[in-house]
Parts: sequence; structure tokens; C-alpha cells
Amino acid sequence: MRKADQTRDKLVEAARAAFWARGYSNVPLRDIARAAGVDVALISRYFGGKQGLFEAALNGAFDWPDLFDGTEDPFGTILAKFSNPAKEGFERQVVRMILMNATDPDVGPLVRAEMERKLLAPLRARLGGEGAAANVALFVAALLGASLARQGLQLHGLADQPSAVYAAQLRHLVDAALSFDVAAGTQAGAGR
Amino acid sequence: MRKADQTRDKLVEAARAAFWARGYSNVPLRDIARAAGVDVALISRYFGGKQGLFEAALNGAFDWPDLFDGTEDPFGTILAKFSNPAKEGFERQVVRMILMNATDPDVGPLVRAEMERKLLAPLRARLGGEGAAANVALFVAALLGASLARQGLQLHGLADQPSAVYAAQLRHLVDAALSFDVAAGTQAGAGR
DNA sequence: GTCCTTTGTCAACGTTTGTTGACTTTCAGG
DNA sequence: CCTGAAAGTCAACAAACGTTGACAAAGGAC
Repeated sequence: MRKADQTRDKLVEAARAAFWARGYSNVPLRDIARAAGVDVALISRYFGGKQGLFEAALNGAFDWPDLFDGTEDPFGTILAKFSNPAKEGFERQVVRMILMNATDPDVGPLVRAEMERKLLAPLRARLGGEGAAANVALFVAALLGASLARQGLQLHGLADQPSAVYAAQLRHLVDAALSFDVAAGTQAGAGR
Repeated sequence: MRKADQTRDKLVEAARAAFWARGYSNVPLRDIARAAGVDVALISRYFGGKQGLFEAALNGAFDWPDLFDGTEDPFGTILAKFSNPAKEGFERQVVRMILMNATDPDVGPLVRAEMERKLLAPLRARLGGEGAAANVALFVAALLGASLARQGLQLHGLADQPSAVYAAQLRHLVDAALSFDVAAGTQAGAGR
């Protein structure tokens, strides 16, 4: 039973790399099996099928290393993780996973549910107050939008910026998201 | 030759409805043919294949009705179209199209190229100035992020808001996107 | 060594998918 | 009416997909 766990882990790891990069419906199981150096049949055997493998890959994808247990501000921590390094951090992978799989008809609902449980709810609890939900949702929207535009769509003016400038852009957007006041209703300053 | 154009149009229309809603790789050609009331074989005959049909559906998807020809501010116009009605506007469909297909390995590059040509470049030309690219990219990022969070992910705190509140949220985020100053580099106000 | 559980291998199945080619129907021009 | 191009129908293909079941190898218990 020890050996089987190793194969399970190799499959989950390969599944993450593939699903996060190309999206659920664009990844054949044979690709994952080949990358893991394992026979395809073992996927259905161990995880019950493709969807089961995705659930296993999704499980733990939101277990951030000490983000909500410390006394630090999770918003600032997340922002810092996204701004600073070019190296693929833990949070970066989660965002790529969301962008690639949250709109899929098959596994989208799973992703959204896990997201709500492991990310949005804790962030709301940290912020507290009446309009916490609005600010948290805007925070996530800004983060996803910026990541999609820079990494996913490679937009000119965002993807070609040095990380210092991108950090300033992201902070500017996130500040707006967190400073939104629900009670104020409609505020001054139209478009442009 | 007149009749064939009608069938072509019916196919393109059905293709848009399906591709925009479920994404390129999740739509079988037979679904589109059935929705259009047409035989599947005609797709390969008329458009050369699935990718050709998508290109035909993509073509014209960015031809906004009088957005860049008038003297009005396109940023404000787009923002207004997204804030006000519950009815599915033209711009809304484009955003849904982007969110569902821009990350696809097959047609993603096509979508991004068309997006750059028909949306980002005109917006940059309108804004002008040195850092126009940065602001335009942030504008689009904010718009896509908010739409993804509200319509796509149904985030609590954004999807359950009345349209008046959502309009204020969107305007708040977009204002930040357009007010970003590239030259200022790093500015004051960290996370939270 | 023998047994039995665990683990991995292999071939095949039934579907679905995009695409193709041969055939039939439609219909305007002579 | 006759003809031929245009438009549509139908069956079938090959490939790819997820999944299954029968079988072989491995490895510890006794």
C-alpha cells in the first residue's frame, strides 16, 4: 500500500501541471499518465475517473502555507507574493488554476466551491464589517483580472512591464478594490 | 448562392451562442449544426473545419457599433454599457467570448490577436500619451476581472449585488485603472 | 517454498469527434 | 422539357477519448 501512494502522488502532480496549464477539457488522461511514467488504467483505478483525478488535484491546492494562521495581513501578503518575484509561487499556480478551469462546464462548479470555502470566506472573516464581501470580491476580481491580462492574455502595457512597474499597477488596482465603500452608493468621477 | 449564405449565417450565429457560452473545446460541431437546423457536413464544407467556423464567428465580434467613430469617450461608454442594464448587450457578449476562449490552446492566439487589433490598439490611440498602454491594459484587466467574478464565478459580494451597486464597484475599479501614473513608479499605500 | 494481497500491464471496448466522399434534391437558364 | 451547377443529405471513416476487465509480476506472511 506504500508503493501505490507514490504512484498516486506522481499522478496528482502530473495532473496539476497539465490541468493548470491547458485546462481540464484540453488534457487527455494519456498525457498525464505518460508524464507521470504510469499506465493510464491506474487513473481510473485509483481515482475513479478523470473527474476524480481533478478533484484530487484540486484538493489541497488552496491550502496556503501560513496565510490565515499568522497575525499578518493576508491581503498584503498575497499582493506581495504576486508582485515581487518572477519565480512561480504557490499563489500564482492557484490563480492559473482558477483562470484555466473555473469556467469549465464539468469541473467549474467544483473550483468555484473550493474557492469560496478556502479563499473568499477566510478573507471575509479577516476583513469583517458590513461590506466585507464587496471588498473581498473586488480584491479577487482585481487579482484575477490583472493576472489574466498579464500572464494569460499577454496584454501590451501589462505583460511587457518590469516587475516593479507591474507591482505598482497591481497595488493601485487592489487598493481601489479594498477602499471601495458600499454605503457610499454612487460616488463622484465618471469614466475617463 | 444566395441560399448558402443564409445557412452560413445560421451556422455562425449558432456557433457564437455555443462557443461564447461553453468554450471552443467543449462544443461538438454536431451541437452547433443541430441548433442551426443544418447538417454537420456543411460546416466542413463551408468553413473548412471547426477552427474555420470559429474564425468566422470571431470575425465581426469586435466590430462595435459606433464606439470609436464618434466623439464620445469610449471608456465611459463601455463602462456605461456594463453597468446599466441586465439585458445582454453587445459588449457583454464580447467579454464572455474572451473569458471562455482566450485561454484555449487552439483558438486562444486568434482571440488575443483580434483583441489587440480591434480593442486595445484603438483604446490606446484614443488615450494617447506615454503610459497609455499601461492604463488601457489595466482598464481591460479591471473589466475582465469584474465580469469574470460577477457573471462567471458568481462571487458572493459581487454577483448578488443590485446593478446600481455593481455599477459603483466597477466604476471605482476602472477609475483606479485609468488614473494610474506610470511615471510615479511606486506609490504610497500598501495592501489592506 | 507456497499462498494471497497488492500493484502494475496489456489489449480491447464503446463512444464521441472532426472530416470526407458519394449520392440526391433543388432550381434557374437555355 | 432538358441540363447542369448549386445546395443539401446520408453513411461512413479514422482517430482519439475515457473506461473496463482479464492477466501477470512483485513482495511479504506463514
